[in-house]
Amino acid sequence: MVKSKKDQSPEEKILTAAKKVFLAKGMDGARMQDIADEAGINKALLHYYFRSKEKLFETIFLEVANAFVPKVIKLFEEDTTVFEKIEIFCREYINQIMQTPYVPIFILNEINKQPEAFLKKILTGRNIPVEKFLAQLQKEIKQKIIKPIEPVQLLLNVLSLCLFPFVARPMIQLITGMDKNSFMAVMEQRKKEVPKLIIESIKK
Amino acid sequence: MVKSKKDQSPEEKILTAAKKVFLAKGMDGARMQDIADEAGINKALLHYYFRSKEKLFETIFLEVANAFVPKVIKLFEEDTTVFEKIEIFCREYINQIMQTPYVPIFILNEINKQPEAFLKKILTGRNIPVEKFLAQLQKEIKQKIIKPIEPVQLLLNVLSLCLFPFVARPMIQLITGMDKNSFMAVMEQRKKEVPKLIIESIKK
DNA sequence: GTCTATAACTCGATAGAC
DNA sequence: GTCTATCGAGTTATAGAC
Repeated sequence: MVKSKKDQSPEEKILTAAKKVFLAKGMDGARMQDIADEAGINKALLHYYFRSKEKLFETIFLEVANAFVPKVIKLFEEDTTVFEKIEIFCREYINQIMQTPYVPIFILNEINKQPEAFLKKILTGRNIPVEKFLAQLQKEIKQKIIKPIEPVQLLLNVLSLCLFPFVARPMIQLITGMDKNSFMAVMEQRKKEVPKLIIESIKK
Repeated sequence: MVKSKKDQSPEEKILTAAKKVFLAKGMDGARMQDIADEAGINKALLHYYFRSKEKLFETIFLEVANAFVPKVIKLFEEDTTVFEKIEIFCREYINQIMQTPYVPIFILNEINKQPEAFLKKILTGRNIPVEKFLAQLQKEIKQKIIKPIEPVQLLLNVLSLCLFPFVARPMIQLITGMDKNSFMAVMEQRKKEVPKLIIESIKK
């Protein structure tokens, strides 16, 4: 259960509020006043706990990004077949993002504006076992379990099909006339549809 | 051939510069000074030609969005089979975006921040013949040319696979270690891979 | 620690000379 | 039309009382 506002320390209140505002408006669009209002405290207190807007943003960005990236890494780890990996990943990832649908566009957009700044911080210390996954692919191709495929194309397919709908949600909802609930129902379907589509395409 | 900087009128120079800066930094992140510098003219001149930053942004946004959306509409129009539509669309769309890879994230991000403001302007006057496309799908399903599918899922699959790689390009390049040229080579491949994957999945 | 008040600064916009 | 100079609103950040 999430702590009620009263029970939170000022620092927690600020972090919660900052996350909400930054996710909605991005670094450039967010105002310290908005965050203070959202947290129900004074603007000066933001600077007392976090020295500057930039520091506060960095804290939030790293927190959000660190919750967003690891699942991708799981795709490379774990000791299961490629098919199982794909199934598990799609289901869990779509599930996770349904809880926080604004996260992908936020991250991708900020990375886009700061191609260098934060990127390294996110991935530093994370050892993505790409080699291991590539080896597994090669092995299963040799065993004729899966068709010969470009690993990059497979990675792009999985990420695209899981993430893009959330990135484009406002546009999709407008084009199709769906409301939020209909959209989420479609994404619920996709937990099964996406792995099915991908596995079909690589199964021998 | 693109006009050299010298041959452009001040207005053209401003538009070119504004497009570059807005695409890179978004509405909130862009500075009128940046645009003036990029155009090699004075800040005051921006206001002489375009009354305000907002007007200038609107001009650029509509220009960019109007080049971005129509191809989606072609997916619904034209008098070809569903398979042909998918093939043509993927090839042409990926091709177009390779020329302007920053456009998708720019548009999606601005729409995300202004869910109402511009959306209507883009789509007003455009009659998206959804009904016609749905009818065609139904017909080809009945004729047993394609499997029964949810139209929304098909639309999401096509758009996701074509657009997402560009939206996530900085992240993808970092994870995989590709440079811009390698990335574009992968996208060149995708012009064939994506329609193949989608058509395989719906063919009876 | 938390607040009010205000300093310091950024940036869009305008006035006015040429 | 194009420039320099400057204004004024809006924001981040700090000083200082409690």
